[in-house]
Amino acid sequence: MTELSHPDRQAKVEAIRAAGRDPYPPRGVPAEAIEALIEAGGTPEEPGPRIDTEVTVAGRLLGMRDFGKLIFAPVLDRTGRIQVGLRRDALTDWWPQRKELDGGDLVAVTGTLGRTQKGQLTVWATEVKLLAKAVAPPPEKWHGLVDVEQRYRRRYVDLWASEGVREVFVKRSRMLSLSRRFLEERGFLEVETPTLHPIAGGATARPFVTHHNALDVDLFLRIAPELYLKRLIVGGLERVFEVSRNFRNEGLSVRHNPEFTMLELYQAQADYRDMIELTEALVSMLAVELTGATEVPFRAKAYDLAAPFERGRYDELFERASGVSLFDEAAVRQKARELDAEVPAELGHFKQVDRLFEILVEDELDRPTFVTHHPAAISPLAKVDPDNPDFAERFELHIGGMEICNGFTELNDPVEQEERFRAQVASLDPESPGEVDIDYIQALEYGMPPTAGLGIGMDRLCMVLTNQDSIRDVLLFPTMRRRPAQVSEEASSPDC
RNA sequence: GGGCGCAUAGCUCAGUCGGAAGAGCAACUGGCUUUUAACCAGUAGGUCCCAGGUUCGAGCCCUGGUGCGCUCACCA
Repeated sequence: MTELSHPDRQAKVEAIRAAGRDPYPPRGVPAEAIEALIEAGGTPEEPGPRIDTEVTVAGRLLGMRDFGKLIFAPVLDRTGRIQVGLRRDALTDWWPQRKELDGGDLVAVTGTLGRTQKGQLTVWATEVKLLAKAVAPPPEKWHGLVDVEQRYRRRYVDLWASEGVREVFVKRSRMLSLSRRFLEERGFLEVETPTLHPIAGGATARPFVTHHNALDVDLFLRIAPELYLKRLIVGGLERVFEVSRNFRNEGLSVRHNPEFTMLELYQAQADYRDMIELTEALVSMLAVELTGATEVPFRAKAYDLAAPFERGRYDELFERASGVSLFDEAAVRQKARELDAEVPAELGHFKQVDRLFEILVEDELDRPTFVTHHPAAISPLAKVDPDNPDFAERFELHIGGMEICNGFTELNDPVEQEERFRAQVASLDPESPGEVDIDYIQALEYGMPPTAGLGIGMDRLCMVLTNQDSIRDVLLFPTMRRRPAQVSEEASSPDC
């Protein structure tokens, strides 16, 4: 037992046991979805087919309004909420047990679907069963859980005590299943690739390091599935995708969590332009399916997610915003000094350009926009633009100042890929991989067809589609520091 | 990691100038058969985040720490 357990409620548990009943019975009760009953109840003017029939609902008792010989109480299940009416006349045998119930308890109620004098749809109970006693009291009924720390740490309370929370996560789940269906309809195969990587590749990020005892090797939690998925393209699967949990050992913010979900996909015989079109089709479909329209509210603004989205070349956006050419190293350096945004010189000129690009362009890209043709120097896995080899056949989708997607025509020349990997490893960037992924180069040596790939940050896309300001509000259990109390509690009193 | 802010009853929050720890909801007792955050009367409930310091006296002032939020840096 913990400090949350309330003595009055514990006493009720004991009283129920003393009376020979089980406060935690092993079996539930078959019940109907509340949402369906509300639908089948009709309106006060036009009663539906289930009015005056016997129904059973099961769920959490959210409170009780006790009138002495009559009690009204809302019951919540996964689909909705309905009122139950407990009358002494109809529950003669059970009536003395009513004091054993508290708000927060899990119950099953059988009765007749009807209405109150004011027309409220109500299950008039003929049978009440306690399914599980809540010894911890629920949060205040009107405000719910508003302390954000408590909401994230106790999501199991937040989901039923705070308005709209469950809806966000239902939408997130639908977003994933709609995306899967969308890709499967286009011939993509869902695959699973390793989470434990011997080399942290496919992105530029600090990895989490772990150790495998039997093999006695250090392994990295994946920062991206990219290099494995492209091996599968070499393997002839041609169209693959993975819903990939990625791990990056970096800071937390309103848009960053150390573990996050990317939908990454690769398609043979496609290039970056096909990926742009696929992105537009997927995102606008999700907007319609989840919100009912292509125009979605986000951060007190309206975002139009109808295809096509705006497009802008990286170099043009950069030069328009900064007033300098991105090839002019002296001018770029000068601009960086002005903005107090200098990066170490050893990381290279285009890292500095990209740093300025983030400040001057990305943060201002509010409306859905594809940025295209990033510098090849910062796109080591992308094919260069044949018309202009300084730039890559690459794009990113930005919405509301956030990068949502990243995609490109994949580099499939093994010699060029090896050169780019070697340049990365040689650079002094602490986030570069520590060694060249020779196995990946060898895969390319067997021949990878012309291929394009795309990665979508599903958490951020979910933020936009559910109008949540923080990534933590679209993660069921966002990463949190462990509380000292949790540590000492277990260490000092294991028998509690 | 830096800056700013928050931490008081199970929950949501007041707490004035440094002078006896408060309210609503939840709980408990009693009343009430159609409520909609039901209502009425009563009872109980506190490590004021933690540790120091200043003071006759600290929820309040000072120092350090912990947790969380926002923000900057890093990143998607």
